[in-house]
Amino acid sequence: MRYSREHKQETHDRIVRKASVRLREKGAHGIGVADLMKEAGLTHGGFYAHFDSREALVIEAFGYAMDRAMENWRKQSDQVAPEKQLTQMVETYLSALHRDNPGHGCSIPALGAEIARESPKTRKAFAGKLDEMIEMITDYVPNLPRKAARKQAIATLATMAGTMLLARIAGSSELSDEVLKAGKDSALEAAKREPKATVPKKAKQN
Amino acid sequence: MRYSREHKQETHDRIVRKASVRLREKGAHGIGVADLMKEAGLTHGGFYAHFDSREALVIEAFGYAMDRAMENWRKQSDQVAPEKQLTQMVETYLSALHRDNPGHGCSIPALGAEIARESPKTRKAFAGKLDEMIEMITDYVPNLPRKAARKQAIATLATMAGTMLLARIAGSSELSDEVLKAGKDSALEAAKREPKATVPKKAKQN
DNA sequence: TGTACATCAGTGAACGCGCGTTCACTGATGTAC
DNA sequence: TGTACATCAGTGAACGCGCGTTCACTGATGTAC
Repeated sequence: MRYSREHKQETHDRIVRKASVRLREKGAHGIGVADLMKEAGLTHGGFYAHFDSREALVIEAFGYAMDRAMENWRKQSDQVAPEKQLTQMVETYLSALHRDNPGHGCSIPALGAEIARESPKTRKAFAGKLDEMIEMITDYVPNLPRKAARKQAIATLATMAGTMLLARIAGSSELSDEVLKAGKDSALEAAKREPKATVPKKAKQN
Repeated sequence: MRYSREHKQETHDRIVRKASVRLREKGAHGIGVADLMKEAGLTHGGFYAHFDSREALVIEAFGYAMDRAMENWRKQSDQVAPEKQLTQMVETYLSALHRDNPGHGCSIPALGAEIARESPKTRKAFAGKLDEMIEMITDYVPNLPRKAARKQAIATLATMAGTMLLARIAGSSELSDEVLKAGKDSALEAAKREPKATVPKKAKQN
Protein backbone atom coordinates (compact mmCIF):
# COMPACT_ATOMS: atom_id res chain seq x y z
CA MET A 1 0.00 0.00 0.00
CA ARG A 2 0.97 3.50 -0.72
CA TYR A 3 0.90 4.69 2.86
CA SER A 4 1.74 3.08 6.16
CA ARG A 5 -0.74 0.73 7.70
CA GLU A 6 -2.60 3.22 9.92
CA HIS A 7 -2.46 6.09 7.48
CA LYS A 8 -5.90 5.57 5.96
CA GLN A 9 -7.57 5.25 9.33
CA GLU A 10 -5.91 8.45 10.47
CA THR A 11 -7.11 10.32 7.40
CA HIS A 12 -10.60 8.89 7.82
CA ASP A 13 -10.68 10.02 11.43
CA ARG A 14 -9.42 13.45 10.54
CA ILE A 15 -12.20 13.92 7.99
CA VAL A 16 -14.79 12.81 10.54
CA ARG A 17 -13.33 15.05 13.22
CA LYS A 18 -13.26 18.17 11.09
CA ALA A 19 -16.68 17.41 9.61
CA SER A 20 -18.22 16.99 13.05
CA VAL A 21 -17.24 20.56 13.87
CA ARG A 22 -18.31 22.16 10.60
CA LEU A 23 -21.59 20.29 10.42
CA ARG A 24 -22.55 21.46 13.91
CA GLU A 25 -21.61 25.00 12.92
CA LYS A 26 -23.27 25.08 9.51
CA GLY A 27 -25.97 22.44 9.72
CA ALA A 28 -26.32 18.98 8.24
CA HIS A 29 -26.78 20.48 4.77
CA GLY A 30 -24.77 23.61 5.30
CA ILE A 31 -21.43 22.49 3.91
CA GLY A 32 -20.42 20.42 0.90
CA VAL A 33 -18.17 17.44 0.35
CA ALA A 34 -15.47 19.51 -1.35
CA ASP A 35 -15.22 21.98 1.53
CA LEU A 36 -15.27 19.22 4.12
CA MET A 37 -12.35 17.50 2.37
CA LYS A 38 -10.50 20.78 2.13
CA GLU A 39 -10.89 21.12 5.91
CA ALA A 40 -9.05 17.83 6.22
CA GLY A 41 -6.35 19.02 3.81
CA LEU A 42 -7.51 16.87 0.89
CA THR A 43 -9.28 17.22 -2.44
CA HIS A 44 -12.85 16.15 -2.96
CA GLY A 45 -12.09 13.22 -5.27
CA GLY A 46 -10.72 11.08 -2.49
CA PHE A 47 -13.89 11.26 -0.48
CA TYR A 48 -15.37 8.02 -1.75
CA ALA A 49 -12.32 6.01 -0.76
CA HIS A 50 -13.48 6.70 2.80
CA PHE A 51 -17.27 6.93 2.73
CA ASP A 52 -20.06 5.38 0.69
CA SER A 53 -21.87 8.70 0.48
CA ARG A 54 -22.14 12.11 2.05
CA GLU A 55 -24.91 10.81 4.25
CA ALA A 56 -22.59 8.11 5.62
CA LEU A 57 -20.16 10.80 6.71
CA VAL A 58 -22.94 12.79 8.34
CA ILE A 59 -23.93 9.75 10.40
CA GLU A 60 -20.35 9.08 11.46
CA ALA A 61 -19.59 12.71 12.17
CA PHE A 62 -22.57 13.37 14.36
CA GLY A 63 -21.98 10.08 16.20
CA TYR A 64 -18.44 11.21 16.81
CA ALA A 65 -19.73 14.61 17.93
CA MET A 66 -22.09 13.05 20.45
CA ASP A 67 -19.33 10.79 21.79
CA ARG A 68 -16.93 13.69 22.22
CA ALA A 69 -19.57 15.84 23.87
CA MET A 70 -20.46 13.07 26.28
CA GLU A 71 -16.81 12.41 27.03
CA ASN A 72 -16.37 16.09 27.70
CA TRP A 73 -19.27 16.33 30.10
CA ARG A 74 -18.15 13.20 31.85
CA LYS A 75 -14.75 14.78 32.38
CA GLN A 76 -16.38 17.87 33.87
CA SER A 77 -18.87 16.05 36.03
CA ASP A 78 -16.72 13.18 37.26
CA GLN A 79 -14.52 15.48 39.27
CA VAL A 80 -17.28 16.80 41.51
CA ALA A 81 -19.20 15.04 44.28
CA PRO A 82 -21.90 12.64 43.01
CA GLU A 83 -24.81 14.75 44.25
CA LYS A 84 -23.43 17.74 42.38
CA GLN A 85 -22.82 16.05 39.05
CA LEU A 86 -26.16 16.91 37.50
CA THR A 87 -25.97 20.57 38.45
CA GLN A 88 -22.38 20.64 37.20
CA MET A 89 -23.59 19.29 33.88
CA VAL A 90 -26.35 21.90 33.66
CA GLU A 91 -23.85 24.68 34.37
CA THR A 92 -21.49 23.42 31.69
CA TYR A 93 -24.21 22.86 29.11
CA LEU A 94 -26.01 26.14 29.59
CA SER A 95 -22.96 28.39 29.40
CA ALA A 96 -22.39 31.28 26.99
CA LEU A 97 -19.28 29.39 25.88
CA HIS A 98 -21.42 26.48 24.68
CA ARG A 99 -23.93 28.80 23.05
CA ASP A 100 -21.24 30.64 21.12
CA ASN A 101 -19.35 27.51 20.03
CA PRO A 102 -21.87 25.17 18.46
CA GLY A 103 -19.06 23.47 16.53
CA HIS A 104 -17.74 21.92 19.69
CA GLY A 105 -21.01 21.51 21.52
CA CYS A 106 -24.05 19.28 21.71
CA SER A 107 -25.46 18.02 18.41
CA ILE A 108 -29.05 18.04 19.58
CA PRO A 109 -29.84 21.75 19.39
CA ALA A 110 -27.48 22.14 16.41
CA LEU A 111 -28.53 19.23 14.20
CA GLY A 112 -31.51 17.57 15.88
CA ALA A 113 -34.30 18.97 13.75
CA GLU A 114 -32.51 18.34 10.48
CA ILE A 115 -31.50 14.80 11.35
CA ALA A 116 -34.98 13.96 12.56
CA ARG A 117 -36.07 14.62 8.96
CA GLU A 118 -33.37 12.50 7.31
CA SER A 119 -33.66 8.88 6.21
CA PRO A 120 -34.86 6.41 8.87
CA LYS A 121 -31.34 5.02 9.01
CA THR A 122 -29.84 8.39 9.93
CA ARG A 123 -32.61 9.27 12.33
CA LYS A 124 -32.33 5.93 14.12
CA ALA A 125 -28.59 6.32 14.50
CA PHE A 126 -29.27 9.67 16.13
CA ALA A 127 -32.00 8.20 18.32
CA GLY A 128 -29.53 5.58 19.58
CA LYS A 129 -27.04 8.24 20.60
CA LEU A 130 -29.84 10.20 22.22
CA ASP A 131 -30.65 7.21 24.37
CA GLU A 132 -26.98 6.83 25.32
CA MET A 133 -26.94 10.43 26.36
CA ILE A 134 -30.07 10.02 28.45
CA GLU A 135 -28.44 7.05 30.16
CA MET A 136 -25.35 9.07 30.89
CA ILE A 137 -27.32 11.88 32.47
CA THR A 138 -29.40 9.35 34.40
CA ASP A 139 -26.17 8.27 36.13
CA TYR A 140 -25.76 11.81 37.37
CA VAL A 141 -29.22 12.18 38.88
CA PRO A 142 -28.76 11.78 42.63
CA ASN A 143 -30.97 10.11 45.22
CA LEU A 144 -33.54 8.54 42.95
CA PRO A 145 -34.39 5.02 41.85
CA ARG A 146 -33.38 4.33 38.27
CA LYS A 147 -36.73 4.86 36.63
CA ALA A 148 -37.43 8.20 38.27
CA ALA A 149 -33.83 9.24 37.67
CA ARG A 150 -34.19 8.51 33.97
CA LYS A 151 -37.36 10.54 33.80
CA GLN A 152 -35.61 13.45 35.40
CA ALA A 153 -32.64 13.02 33.08
CA ILE A 154 -34.91 13.30 30.04
CA ALA A 155 -36.58 16.41 31.40
CA THR A 156 -33.22 18.00 32.19
CA LEU A 157 -31.86 17.24 28.73
CA ALA A 158 -35.02 18.61 27.10
CA THR A 159 -34.77 21.84 29.08
CA MET A 160 -31.07 22.19 28.30
CA ALA A 161 -31.44 21.50 24.57
CA GLY A 162 -34.49 23.75 24.29
CA THR A 163 -32.80 26.57 26.16
CA MET A 164 -29.73 26.32 23.94
CA LEU A 165 -31.92 26.40 20.86
CA LEU A 166 -33.77 29.52 22.04
CA ALA A 167 -30.55 31.19 23.15
CA ARG A 168 -29.05 30.70 19.68
CA ILE A 169 -32.16 32.02 17.97
CA ALA A 170 -31.78 35.10 20.15
CA GLY A 171 -28.15 35.45 19.00
CA SER A 172 -25.91 36.74 21.74
CA SER A 173 -28.21 39.54 22.74
CA GLU A 174 -29.69 40.54 26.05
CA LEU A 175 -32.61 38.23 25.31
CA SER A 176 -30.18 35.40 24.78
CA ASP A 177 -28.55 35.88 28.17
CA GLU A 178 -31.97 36.13 29.76
CA VAL A 179 -33.01 32.85 28.13
CA LEU A 180 -29.83 31.12 29.22
CA LYS A 181 -30.32 32.24 32.80
CA ALA A 182 -34.01 31.30 32.95
CA GLY A 183 -33.33 27.86 31.51
CA LYS A 184 -30.40 27.24 33.79
CA ASP A 185 -32.25 28.27 36.95
CA SER A 186 -35.23 26.15 35.98
CA ALA A 187 -33.12 23.07 35.28
CA LEU A 188 -31.20 23.52 38.51
CA GLU A 189 -34.37 23.95 40.53
CA ALA A 190 -35.90 20.88 38.94
CA ALA A 191 -32.73 19.00 39.78
CA LYS A 192 -33.12 20.02 43.40
CA ARG A 193 -36.68 18.82 43.62
CA GLU A 194 -37.23 15.14 44.33
CA PRO A 195 -40.11 13.96 42.16
CA LYS A 196 -42.24 11.50 44.12
CA ALA A 197 -39.70 9.20 45.79
CA THR A 198 -37.10 8.34 48.47
CA VAL A 199 -35.02 10.95 50.29
CA PRO A 200 -35.93 12.06 53.80
CA LYS A 201 -36.55 15.75 54.60
CA LYS A 202 -39.62 17.78 53.66
CA ALA A 203 -41.17 15.63 50.99
CA LYS A 204 -44.90 16.17 50.44
CA GLN A 205 -45.69 17.06 46.86
CA ASN A 206 -48.93 17.91 45.05
CA MET B 1 -54.82 44.93 -13.98
CA ARG B 2 -55.32 41.44 -15.10
CA TYR B 3 -57.02 40.17 -11.98
CA SER B 4 -59.38 41.75 -9.52
CA ARG B 5 -57.97 44.08 -6.94
CA GLU B 6 -57.39 41.53 -4.13
CA HIS B 7 -56.31 38.69 -6.37
CA LYS B 8 -52.58 39.24 -6.04
CA GLN B 9 -52.77 39.52 -2.28
CA GLU B 10 -54.78 36.32 -2.14
CA THR B 11 -52.23 34.47 -4.23
CA HIS B 12 -49.39 35.89 -2.17
CA ASP B 13 -51.08 34.73 1.02
CA ARG B 14 -51.74 31.29 -0.41
CA ILE B 15 -48.07 30.85 -1.28
CA VAL B 16 -47.05 31.94 2.22
CA ARG B 17 -49.64 29.69 3.83
CA LYS B 18 -48.64 26.56 1.90
CA ALA B 19 -44.94 27.33 2.29
CA SER B 20 -45.27 27.73 6.04
CA VAL B 21 -46.53 24.14 6.24
CA ARG B 22 -44.00 22.57 3.90
CA LEU B 23 -41.05 24.44 5.36
CA ARG B 24 -41.90 23.24 8.86
CA GLU B 25 -42.24 19.72 7.51
CA LYS B 26 -39.14 19.66 5.35
CA GLY B 27 -36.87 22.26 6.87
CA ALA B 28 -35.87 25.75 5.79
CA HIS B 29 -33.76 24.30 2.96
CA GLY B 30 -35.77 21.14 2.42
CA ILE B 31 -38.01 22.30 -0.41
CA GLY B 32 -37.42 24.38 -3.51
CA VAL B 33 -39.12 27.39 -5.06
CA ALA B 34 -40.65 25.34 -7.87
CA ASP B 35 -42.26 22.84 -5.51
CA LEU B 36 -43.50 25.58 -3.21
CA MET B 37 -45.17 27.31 -6.14
CA LYS B 38 -46.68 24.04 -7.29
CA GLU B 39 -48.18 23.67 -3.80
CA ALA B 40 -49.95 26.95 -4.40
CA GLY B 41 -51.13 25.79 -7.84
CA LEU B 42 -48.71 27.98 -9.78
CA THR B 43 -45.52 27.66 -11.83
CA HIS B 44 -42.14 28.74 -10.51
CA GLY B 45 -41.67 31.68 -12.88
CA GLY B 46 -44.23 33.81 -11.11
CA PHE B 47 -42.47 33.60 -7.80
CA TYR B 48 -40.56 36.85 -8.16
CA ALA B 49 -43.71 38.85 -8.76
CA HIS B 50 -44.45 38.10 -5.10
CA PHE B 51 -41.10 37.88 -3.32
CA ASP B 52 -37.67 39.44 -3.72
CA SER B 53 -35.97 36.13 -3.05
CA ARG B 54 -36.49 32.69 -1.61
CA GLU B 55 -35.17 33.97 1.71
CA ALA B 56 -37.86 36.67 1.80
CA LEU B 57 -40.51 33.98 1.53
CA VAL B 58 -38.87 31.95 4.29
CA ILE B 59 -39.03 34.98 6.59
CA GLU B 60 -42.67 35.65 5.79
CA ALA B 61 -43.66 32.01 6.00
CA PHE B 62 -42.15 31.32 9.37
CA GLY B 63 -43.57 34.60 10.70
CA TYR B 64 -46.96 33.48 9.49
CA ALA B 65 -46.36 30.07 11.07
CA MET B 66 -45.53 31.59 14.42
CA ASP B 67 -48.60 33.85 14.26
CA ARG B 68 -50.90 30.96 13.45
CA ALA B 69 -49.39 28.78 16.15
CA MET B 70 -49.81 31.53 18.73
CA GLU B 71 -53.36 32.18 17.58
CA ASN B 72 -54.07 28.49 17.90
CA TRP B 73 -52.72 28.21 21.43
CA ARG B 74 -54.56 31.33 22.44
CA LYS B 75 -57.77 29.75 21.21
CA GLN B 76 -57.06 26.65 23.28
CA SER B 77 -55.97 28.45 26.40
CA ASP B 78 -58.46 31.30 26.45
CA GLN B 79 -61.35 28.98 27.10
CA VAL B 80 -60.04 27.65 30.39
CA ALA B 81 -59.73 29.38 33.77
CA PRO B 82 -56.76 31.81 34.00
CA GLU B 83 -54.83 29.67 36.47
CA LYS B 84 -55.09 26.69 34.14
CA GLN B 85 -54.01 28.42 30.96
CA LEU B 86 -50.34 27.56 31.25
CA THR B 87 -50.96 23.90 31.93
CA GLN B 88 -53.46 23.85 29.08
CA MET B 89 -50.79 25.23 26.80
CA VAL B 90 -48.27 22.61 27.93
CA GLU B 91 -50.78 19.83 27.30
CA THR B 92 -51.53 21.12 23.82
CA TYR B 93 -47.91 21.70 22.91
CA LEU B 94 -46.57 18.40 24.17
CA SER B 95 -49.11 16.17 22.48
CA ALA B 96 -48.42 13.31 20.09
CA LEU B 97 -50.59 15.21 17.62
CA HIS B 98 -48.17 18.13 17.65
CA ARG B 99 -45.16 15.81 17.42
CA ASP B 100 -46.56 14.00 14.40
CA ASN B 101 -47.68 17.14 12.57
CA PRO B 102 -44.72 19.49 12.45
CA GLY B 103 -46.23 21.21 9.42
CA HIS B 104 -48.95 22.74 11.54
CA GLY B 105 -46.97 23.12 14.74
CA CYS B 106 -44.44 25.33 16.42
CA SER B 107 -41.59 26.63 14.24
CA ILE B 108 -39.03 26.59 17.02
CA PRO B 109 -38.23 22.89 17.20
CA ALA B 110 -38.83 22.53 13.45
CA LEU B 111 -36.85 25.46 12.06
CA GLY B 112 -35.07 27.09 14.99
CA ALA B 113 -31.60 25.70 14.49
CA GLU B 114 -31.55 26.37 10.76
CA ILE B 115 -32.88 29.89 11.05
CA ALA B 116 -30.42 30.73 13.83
CA ARG B 117 -27.71 30.09 11.21
CA GLU B 118 -29.27 32.23 8.48
CA SER B 119 -28.48 35.86 7.73
CA PRO B 120 -28.72 38.30 10.65
CA LYS B 121 -31.88 39.69 9.06
CA THR B 122 -33.63 36.33 9.08
CA ARG B 123 -32.38 35.42 12.53
CA LYS B 124 -33.52 38.73 13.98
CA ALA B 125 -36.96 38.35 12.47
CA PHE B 126 -37.17 34.99 14.19
CA ALA B 127 -35.86 36.42 17.46
CA GLY B 128 -38.63 39.04 17.36
CA LYS B 129 -41.30 36.39 17.01
CA LEU B 130 -39.65 34.40 19.77
CA ASP B 131 -40.00 37.37 22.08
CA GLU B 132 -43.66 37.76 21.10
CA MET B 133 -44.21 34.15 21.97
CA ILE B 134 -42.50 34.53 25.32
CA GLU B 135 -44.77 37.50 26.05
CA MET B 136 -47.82 35.47 25.13
CA ILE B 137 -46.86 32.65 27.46
CA THR B 138 -46.01 35.15 30.19
CA ASP B 139 -49.67 36.22 30.13
CA TYR B 140 -50.62 32.67 30.97
CA VAL B 141 -48.34 32.28 33.98
CA PRO B 142 -50.58 32.63 37.02
CA ASN B 143 -49.92 34.28 40.37
CA LEU B 144 -46.58 35.88 39.66
CA PRO B 145 -45.30 39.40 39.14
CA ARG B 146 -44.43 40.14 35.55
CA LYS B 147 -40.70 39.60 35.77
CA ALA B 148 -40.90 36.23 37.49
CA ALA B 149 -43.73 35.20 35.19
CA ARG B 150 -41.62 35.98 32.16
CA LYS B 151 -38.77 33.93 33.55
CA GLN B 152 -41.07 31.01 34.06
CA ALA B 153 -42.52 31.47 30.58
CA ILE B 154 -39.06 31.22 29.04
CA ALA B 155 -38.26 28.09 31.02
CA THR B 156 -41.56 26.51 30.04
CA LEU B 157 -41.06 27.30 26.38
CA ALA B 158 -37.52 25.93 26.50
CA THR B 159 -38.68 22.69 28.07
CA MET B 160 -41.52 22.36 25.58
CA ALA B 161 -39.39 23.08 22.51
CA GLY B 162 -36.58 20.82 23.74
CA THR B 163 -38.97 18.00 24.51
CA MET B 164 -40.56 18.27 21.09
CA LEU B 165 -37.13 18.21 19.46
CA LEU B 166 -36.08 15.09 21.36
CA ALA B 167 -39.43 13.41 20.73
CA ARG B 168 -39.05 13.93 16.99
CA ILE B 169 -35.50 12.62 16.99
CA ALA B 170 -36.88 9.53 18.67
CA GLY B 171 -39.48 9.19 15.89
CA SER B 172 -42.77 7.86 17.16
CA SER B 173 -41.24 5.06 19.16
CA GLU B 174 -41.58 4.02 22.76
CA LEU B 175 -38.68 6.33 23.57
CA SER B 176 -40.54 9.19 21.94
CA ASP B 177 -43.62 8.68 24.09
CA GLU B 178 -41.41 8.41 27.14
CA VAL B 179 -39.74 11.70 26.26
CA LEU B 180 -43.06 13.42 25.67
CA LYS B 181 -44.37 12.27 29.03
CA ALA B 182 -41.21 13.19 30.97
CA GLY B 183 -41.11 16.65 29.41
CA LYS B 184 -44.78 17.25 29.98
CA ASP B 185 -44.71 16.18 33.64
CA SER B 186 -41.66 18.31 34.26
CA ALA B 187 -43.16 21.40 32.65
CA LEU B 188 -46.41 20.91 34.53
CA GLU B 189 -44.65 20.46 37.82
CA ALA B 190 -42.53 23.53 37.24
CA ALA B 191 -45.72 25.43 36.39
CA LYS B 192 -47.18 24.37 39.73
CA ARG B 193 -44.18 25.58 41.69
CA GLU B 194 -44.07 29.24 42.59
CA PRO B 195 -40.50 30.45 42.16
CA LYS B 196 -39.58 32.92 44.91
CA ALA B 197 -42.61 35.20 45.13
CA THR B 198 -46.20 35.98 46.19
CA VAL B 199 -48.80 33.27 46.75
CA PRO B 200 -49.65 32.10 50.23
CA LYS B 201 -49.39 28.40 51.22
CA LYS B 202 -46.22 26.44 51.88
CA ALA B 203 -43.59 28.64 50.34
CA LYS B 204 -40.10 28.26 51.87
CA GLN B 205 -37.42 27.67 49.34
CA ASN B 206 -33.73 28.09 50.13
C1' DT C 1 -72.57 51.30 -23.39
C1' DG C 2 -69.01 49.73 -26.47
C1' DT C 3 -64.29 49.54 -28.15
C1' DA C 4 -59.12 50.09 -28.11
C1' DC C 5 -55.41 50.02 -25.30
C1' DA C 6 -52.42 49.32 -21.18
C1' DT C 7 -51.34 46.54 -17.39
C1' DC C 8 -49.19 42.90 -15.00
C1' DA C 9 -49.90 38.09 -12.63
C1' DG C 10 -48.62 34.14 -14.31
C1' DT C 11 -46.09 30.89 -17.88
C1' DG C 12 -42.31 28.08 -19.26
C1' DA C 13 -37.78 28.01 -21.40
C1' DA C 14 -33.30 29.15 -20.26
C1' DC C 15 -29.30 30.81 -17.38
C1' DG C 16 -25.39 29.95 -14.39
C1' DC C 17 -23.86 27.71 -10.57
C1' DG C 18 -22.73 24.47 -7.04
C1' DC C 19 -23.51 20.17 -5.60
C1' DG C 20 -22.72 14.86 -4.99
C1' DT C 21 -20.64 11.52 -7.46
C1' DT C 22 -17.62 9.11 -11.02
C1' DC C 23 -13.47 8.07 -13.23
C1' DA C 24 -8.91 7.74 -15.44
C1' DC C 25 -4.79 8.64 -13.68
C1' DT C 26 -0.57 9.26 -10.40
C1' DG C 27 3.12 8.03 -7.65
C1' DA C 28 4.88 6.65 -3.05
C1' DT C 29 5.13 2.69 -0.70
C1' DG C 30 4.58 -2.44 0.54
C1' DT C 31 5.51 -6.94 -1.16
C1' DA C 32 7.45 -10.84 -3.98
C1' DC C 33 11.37 -12.72 -5.73
C1' DT D 1 20.02 -6.73 0.16
C1' DG D 2 18.37 -5.13 -4.18
C1' DT D 3 15.02 -4.80 -7.94
C1' DA D 4 10.50 -5.26 -10.41
C1' DC D 5 5.90 -5.14 -9.77
C1' DA D 6 1.29 -4.44 -7.54
C1' DT D 7 -1.46 -1.67 -4.71
C1' DC D 8 -4.50 1.95 -3.64
C1' DA D 9 -5.01 6.77 -1.14
C1' DG D 10 -5.32 10.74 -3.18
C1' DT D 11 -5.78 14.04 -7.50
C1' DG D 12 -8.42 16.85 -10.52
C1' DA D 13 -11.34 16.98 -14.59
C1' DA D 14 -15.80 15.84 -15.80
C1' DC D 15 -20.74 14.21 -15.26
C1' DG D 16 -25.58 15.01 -14.55
C1' DC D 17 -28.78 17.20 -11.93
C1' DG D 18 -31.50 20.40 -9.34
C1' DC D 19 -31.58 24.70 -7.66
C1' DG D 20 -32.54 29.99 -7.45
C1' DT D 21 -33.16 33.36 -10.58
C1' DT D 22 -34.08 35.82 -15.13
C1' DC D 23 -36.64 36.90 -19.08
C1' DA D 24 -39.53 37.28 -23.22
C1' DC D 25 -43.99 36.37 -23.71
C1' DT D 26 -49.27 35.68 -22.92
C1' DG D 27 -53.84 36.87 -22.26
C1' DA D 28 -57.60 38.17 -19.05
C1' DT D 29 -58.99 42.08 -17.09
C1' DG D 30 -59.18 47.19 -15.69
C1' DT D 31 -59.25 51.71 -17.61
C1' DA D 32 -59.65 55.60 -20.95
C1' DC D 33 -62.26 57.44 -24.37
